[in-house]
Amino acid sequence: MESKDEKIKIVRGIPEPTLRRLPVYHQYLRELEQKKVFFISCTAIAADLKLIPIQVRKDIEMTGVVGRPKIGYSVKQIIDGIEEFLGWKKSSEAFLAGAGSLGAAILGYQGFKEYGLDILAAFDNNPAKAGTIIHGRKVYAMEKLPDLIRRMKVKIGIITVPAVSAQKTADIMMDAGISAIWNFAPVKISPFGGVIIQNENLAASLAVLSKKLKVMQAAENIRP
Amino acid sequence: MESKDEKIKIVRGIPEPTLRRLPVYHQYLRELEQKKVFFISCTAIAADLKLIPIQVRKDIEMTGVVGRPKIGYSVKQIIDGIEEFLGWKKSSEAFLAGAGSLGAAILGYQGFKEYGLDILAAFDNNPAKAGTIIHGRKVYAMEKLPDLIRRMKVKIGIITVPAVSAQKTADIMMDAGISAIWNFAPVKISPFGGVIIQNENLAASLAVLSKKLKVMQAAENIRP
DNA sequence: TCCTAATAGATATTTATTTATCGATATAAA
DNA sequence: TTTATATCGATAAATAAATATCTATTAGGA
Ligand SMILES: NC(=O)c1ccc[n+]([C@@H]2O[C@H](COP(=O)([O-])OP(=O)(O)OC[C@H]3O[C@@H](n4cnc5c(N)ncnc54)[C@H](O)[C@@H]3O)[C@@H](O)[C@H]2O)c1
Ligand SMILES: NC(=O)c1ccc[n+]([C@@H]2O[C@H](COP(=O)([O-])OP(=O)(O)OC[C@H]3O[C@@H](n4cnc5c(N)ncnc54)[C@H](O)[C@@H]3O)[C@@H](O)[C@H]2O)c1
Repeated sequence: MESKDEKIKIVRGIPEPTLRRLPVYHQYLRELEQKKVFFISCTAIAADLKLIPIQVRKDIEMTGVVGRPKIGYSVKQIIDGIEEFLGWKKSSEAFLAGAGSLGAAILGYQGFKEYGLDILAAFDNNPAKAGTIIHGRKVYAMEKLPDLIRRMKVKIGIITVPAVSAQKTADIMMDAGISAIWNFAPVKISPFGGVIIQNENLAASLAVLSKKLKVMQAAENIRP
Repeated sequence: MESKDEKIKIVRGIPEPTLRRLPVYHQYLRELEQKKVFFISCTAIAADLKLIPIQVRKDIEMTGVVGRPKIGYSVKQIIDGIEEFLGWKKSSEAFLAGAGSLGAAILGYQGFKEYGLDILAAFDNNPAKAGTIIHGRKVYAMEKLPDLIRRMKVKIGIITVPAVSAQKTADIMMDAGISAIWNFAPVKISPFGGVIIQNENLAASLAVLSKKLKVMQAAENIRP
């Protein structure tokens, strides 16, 4: 138990803002790599991504990648370092529940594969959807979900069902032994058995945007 | 100019984490309201949303809503307060560029209307899509975007085009006088002319989930 | 070969955010 | 009416994150 707590403490020790910036570096560095850029300084990264060099350096430090004075970092090493650090090297298999419009968009998005997320299949309680194929992935009836999670030892569940069904769907997944849930429904899922819940809340971003816009417009009204 | 800077300073003074939590309270309180609950204490909100009372109280304080000792807050007042505070009272009109699978999901999502976001139409550079209707909204050719932004004085642009076209699309919107851009492509948009950019990065959330999962699995390997 | 400048890495400081403490207030029960 | 207590609101402390400063290293030119 100590080891687990210790490990969890280590995650706590990584600033979540850093974790959220790592994919931004990753995307940017992959573009650089394609342009045959092999070394880069944190100063240059910061300039391109509109961050500050110190922050970039600290973020990279977290992944364990080291650079060389006057040279910078190896682009490939940072990319590998981020993938290793986040666990993107060995891909995790996932099931998606709720093959509606958002579910279909997620199924169709190729980008997640690069992040080690391999969505195997979708599940829906609408009989009309069961048996169909969306972006190359089969849609099964919800009844098959628990058994398939157990048999295939799938660790990640993605929830794109309506808000009212989200907790129920999560319960089914957690009962069947899933380890982590990525929830797109606008409700807070109550976890049990140490399951990791990542709530994705588009309204949160919209709130930030709305407020900034409101303040900007208020300022314009004062001085047009 | 001073007034504008001052206003922007005020936004800076509001913790962004608070802004991101407000929609969570909003959603929760609307559910309460439907259950005919008219008063609620921050202790009760915190218990239900797995937060701590002090944080809830400070967040509510930001909106200017006041409560009464021993009674709590008026549910309706907080809901109104949040909507007023975030500028959700008077809805903002938006255009969406990139009527692909993610664009379609966003067009189909009813929830945004409650947050004062009214997506009027979509735009796509694929001639096959122009003229179609997605979730009740018309899809126009991209060429029509600048003129329509100007004529209808639309203030918000939503970008769901592929990453390579995101900056170009943003430039078109900004040239036409848009005030804020909500960008779903995994690239950082460079703004000009004081345009507000809100980058939505699903990979960021996935990174947090991945790391937690990796650490958990590492812990399990030590003590199964 | 030595000097210069760019750069990473370590340490320190500042700022932002969260959490705790305490006093005031109003309700409801005694 | 009085008293106990749940609650808000203000202030203070602690924690987390961002930023600044200093030091050491090394490529590349003088
Ligand atoms: N579309 C968006 O842009 C968007 C944005 C933010 C949040 N969301 C959230 O994502 C979720 C899905 O949104 P959507 O627009 O795709 O809705 P949708 O109605 O298009 O899709 C929901 C799907 O879930 C299925 N479903 C319903 N109940 C189910 C159950 N109990 N078990 C399994 N499947 C079930 C339905 O058959 C349907 O196919 C909602 O919770 C919504 O609030 C969507
Ligand atoms: N689908 C997801 O779950 C998801 C998740 C994260 C990020 N994204 C990002 O969202 C964006 C869209 O993803 P998608 O899955 O909907 O892709 P998609 O290919 O289904 O849709 C893209 C749409 O944009 C249109 N388009 C292309 N170039 C354009 C241009 N220059 N101007 C106007 N329209 C143009 C295409 O015709 C198409 O309809 C991408 O940048 C993707 O990386 C998607």
